[in-house]
Amino acid sequence: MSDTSTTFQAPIGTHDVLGPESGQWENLIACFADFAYRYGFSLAITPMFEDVGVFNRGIGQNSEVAKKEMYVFEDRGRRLFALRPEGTAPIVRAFVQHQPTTPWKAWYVTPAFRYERPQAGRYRQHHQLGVEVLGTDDPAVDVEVITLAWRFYAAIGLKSVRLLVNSMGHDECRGAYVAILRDHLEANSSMLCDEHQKVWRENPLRVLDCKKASCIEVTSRGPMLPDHLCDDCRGHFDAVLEGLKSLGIEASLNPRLVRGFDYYTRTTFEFVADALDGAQNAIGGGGRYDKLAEQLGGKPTSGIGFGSGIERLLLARAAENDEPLRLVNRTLDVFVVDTTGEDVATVLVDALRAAGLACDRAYDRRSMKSQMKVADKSGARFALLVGPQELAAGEVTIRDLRSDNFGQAQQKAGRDDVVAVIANLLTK
RNA sequence: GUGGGCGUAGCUCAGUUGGUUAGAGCGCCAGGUUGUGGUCCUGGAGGUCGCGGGUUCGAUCCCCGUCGCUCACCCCA
Repeated sequence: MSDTSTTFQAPIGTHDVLGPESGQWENLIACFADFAYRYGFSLAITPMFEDVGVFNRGIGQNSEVAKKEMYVFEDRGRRLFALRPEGTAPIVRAFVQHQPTTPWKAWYVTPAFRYERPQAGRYRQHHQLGVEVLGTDDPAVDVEVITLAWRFYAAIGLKSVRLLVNSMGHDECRGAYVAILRDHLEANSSMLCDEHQKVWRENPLRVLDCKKASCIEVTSRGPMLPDHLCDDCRGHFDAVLEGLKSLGIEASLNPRLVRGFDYYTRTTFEFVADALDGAQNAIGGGGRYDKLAEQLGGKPTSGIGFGSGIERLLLARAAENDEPLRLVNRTLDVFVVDTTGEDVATVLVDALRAAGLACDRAYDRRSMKSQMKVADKSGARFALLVGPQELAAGEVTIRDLRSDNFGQAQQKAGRDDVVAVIANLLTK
C-alpha cells in the first residue's frame, strides 16, 4: 500500500486533459455556454452519481447502457448508486424533485461514465454538454433545441455535420407499430443476423439499426415507424420538420433512427460528422421524452433535449480543421522579468492583475536571458523588465515581444505609470 | 465481454540476427565576456529498454505471465 516506487496513471479509458489541449476544451465549453445563454437556458449542476433507479427507470433496464455499461457501486450506507452514464435522466430527476416553473430550460456540461472497452472516440469517462427543456411539447421547442445544436456546431467550425431525424410516436402509436414490426420480424426471423435472432422479440426496434445486410433486408421490406404515427404525432412531427425547413436547416428523415435509451417519444434526432468514420461518428443526439418525468415519479411533463460528446466534437473538428479553436482570448498580456535580486515582480504583477491584465512572471531568480526565454515562450505580448537600473530610477522597461525590431521594441515607463502605459499599448 | 497491434529518455522514435559504458531529433537546464527572447553554436541533466518469472555463461532483444496503451466488434457521445 505504501510502496512509493510504483506510480499511478489515469484509470483505463480515462484521460487527463492538460494544456494546450485543454484550451480547446475551454473554447468549446465557453462557446456552448454562450449559446445556451443566448437561447435562454440556465446552467444546471447535478450530482455525478444517482440512485441506480434514476437510470434503470429512465434509460430503460433493457438498454445496452443499463445492462452492462453502468458504473454501479454501493456506498457505506448500503445505498446503490450509479455514476451517470448520460445527462438527461439526472436533470429530469432534479426537475421532478424541485418542480421549477415551466418551461424550464437547463444546460449542462458533465462527465459521463460507461464501463466498456475504450477505443477511438469512446471512453469510460467522456464528457457531454447539452440542454433540456421541460414543461412543453410545443414543436417549436424541438426546433429550437435542434437549432441550438446545429448553429453551435457551425460556430465551432464543423462543416461535415448531417442531421438525421425520426419520430418514435407516443406510447400508443409506437406500441401499435412495434406489434406490427414484431409480426414482420417473426415471419422473417430466420433471416435475421445471429444476434438479433435471439433478441428481436424483446427489443424489435433494435433490429432497425442493425448494420448487417441480412437484418437490413428484412427491415427494409417491413413497416416503418413514421408511416404508423397517429394524427397527433404525425402533425407534431410535420411541424418540427417545417420549422427546421423555415430556418434552412437540412434534416434527413431516417426511419431507422432508434436511439439507445428507452425514454424517447416522438422527435428523435442525431448529428453525424462525416469527418469521423463509421462506428463513432455520432457527435450528438437527443429527442423528446414525454413520459420520463412520470417514470421518475413526477407529474406528467413533456421534455426534450440533446447531448453532445466533447471528445468527439473535438475529434471531428480536428479531422476537418488544422487550426485550433480560438473563440476566447487566453493570451498573456504581460510577462514580468525581474533581475533586481529582490522581489519587485510580486508587487508589479499584483498591480497589473488588479488592473485586469493577464500577467505571469518568472521564479527562482534566474538569469535575465533565461527569464526572457520564458517570457517568449509564454506568448505574452509585452515583457516588463526590472533590473538594478530600473529599480534605482523608479522605472520599468516595457518590451514588445511581438516586434521583430530588436532595437526599437522597448520603452521606459515610471513605476507608477506602468499599468496605464501598458493598457494604452494594448489598445493599439 | 471477444480479437489484432504495441510497450526503449518529458515527447516522437531508432537499435541490438542475445554479449562489455543503450542512441537520435525535439523539449528541458547552463553557457557563447560583463542587463534582453524568438535563429545559430557548445556543453549538461535525464532511461532498473512497462512489471514479474523462465531459458542462457550472459536478455532491452527469446519464451510465459501480468499490467498498460491502441485499434476493431457490440453499442453509443
